[in-house]
Amino acid sequence: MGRTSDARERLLEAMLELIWVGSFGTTSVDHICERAEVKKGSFYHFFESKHALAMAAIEHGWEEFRKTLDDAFSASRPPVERLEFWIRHLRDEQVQMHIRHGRVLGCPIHTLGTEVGPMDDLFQKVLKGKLAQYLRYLESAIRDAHAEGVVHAPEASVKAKILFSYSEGLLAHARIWNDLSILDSLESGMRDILRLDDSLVVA
Amino acid sequence: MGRTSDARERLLEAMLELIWVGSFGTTSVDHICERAEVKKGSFYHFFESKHALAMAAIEHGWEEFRKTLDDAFSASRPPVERLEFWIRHLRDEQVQMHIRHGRVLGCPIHTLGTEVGPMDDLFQKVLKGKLAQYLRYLESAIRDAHAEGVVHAPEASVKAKILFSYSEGLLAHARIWNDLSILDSLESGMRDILRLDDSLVVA
DNA sequence: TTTCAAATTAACCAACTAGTCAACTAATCC
DNA sequence: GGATTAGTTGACTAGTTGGTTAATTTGAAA
Repeated sequence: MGRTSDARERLLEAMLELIWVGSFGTTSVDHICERAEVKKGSFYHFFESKHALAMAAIEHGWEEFRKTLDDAFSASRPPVERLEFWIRHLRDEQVQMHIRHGRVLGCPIHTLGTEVGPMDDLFQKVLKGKLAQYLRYLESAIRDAHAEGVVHAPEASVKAKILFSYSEGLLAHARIWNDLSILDSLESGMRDILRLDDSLVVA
Repeated sequence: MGRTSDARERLLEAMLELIWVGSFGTTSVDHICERAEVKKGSFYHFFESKHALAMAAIEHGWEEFRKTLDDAFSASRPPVERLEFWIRHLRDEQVQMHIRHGRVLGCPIHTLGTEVGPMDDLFQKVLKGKLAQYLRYLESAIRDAHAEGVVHAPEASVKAKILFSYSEGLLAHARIWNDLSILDSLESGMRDILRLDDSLVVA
């Protein structure tokens, strides 16, 4: 019944890309439509507003990212290996984005969150939800690592928050500096925070 | 010669406040003028563009912040006390802003940097400069603390970057969550990163 | 008290903003 | 091969954007 179209998907991807590279504020509906090769009327056929598209785009992007998190933090890996895989992926992703856009983009949820989260309750709620989910992956891996005695982290959630803030902060700095090499210290920073290279773990 | 005015200062303060609370993109020249009680013509008498005002406002705000950094990191304090003073000030400042604006605002340089830094070379250059200066305060205190044997940080600049990314990341999360209590862990996180509570320092 | 530069003002502009709508087109199902 | 329904189109608002201008008011210095 009726014809089919992939305009919806094109809009989602264009939106995510434009928010990620630039910002929500500077991304206009016209820009999105141009990039997605969709006329404005079609835009409003699929989404009721620019905000609604942004939310859907974040949801879409998160589902993609969640897959790699599920892979990285698979219980089939030893816990420390999970964290190493994750932190390397973080850097690799930025390298890919740098190739594609000529810029270091950082974390889109973080960027969008600091920009519009505080001013829009629905946005804030969704972004908080994603970040909270994200945090749980780290927490679980750190807890497992502690149980194995590989890492000293009696309060896994506390360590996870430190590691998470650190990684997001460094990603943001790499974006501000537009310099990939800042991310070279990502892994060693994690090792330092988790004290992975300490000769012995002290109580 | 000619009359005097404090409109310039009012514009600087209005701009900083609006950027800090919201974002550069959502802050219009009209809003700035309204808040500063200045007509648009006067705006362009003092500043050649919205960008120029934003730059001047950041410069203005940084000069204020630098004073508190100079106080916090005064050589008259023991190095660890400097860091403690700094991290407590960070939280206190957010508490003040929360009282004034009903929101957790985070670091304005960081917020502005992630939003427009990547798209505007001059912005990027200035913000990078401020962040680099900021980092030097931490680095110097950590180096002094290491020299005193209070902290194990053979590479002070590496530790400083970790601590800085962590603090900026946590501040950003507090903004996204709009929750002051997130900053309760700021000091303990710093102590963990610097290993201030370790019973002994291992080589 | 005159002078003259600095500051103020309101009206103005072209471009852009998010969003609307009625007419139109093309698949899909019967 | 029609009817139905989903998708497309371009022209259209009404409000906002950053920025301009020329006339006017002011106050500090001579």
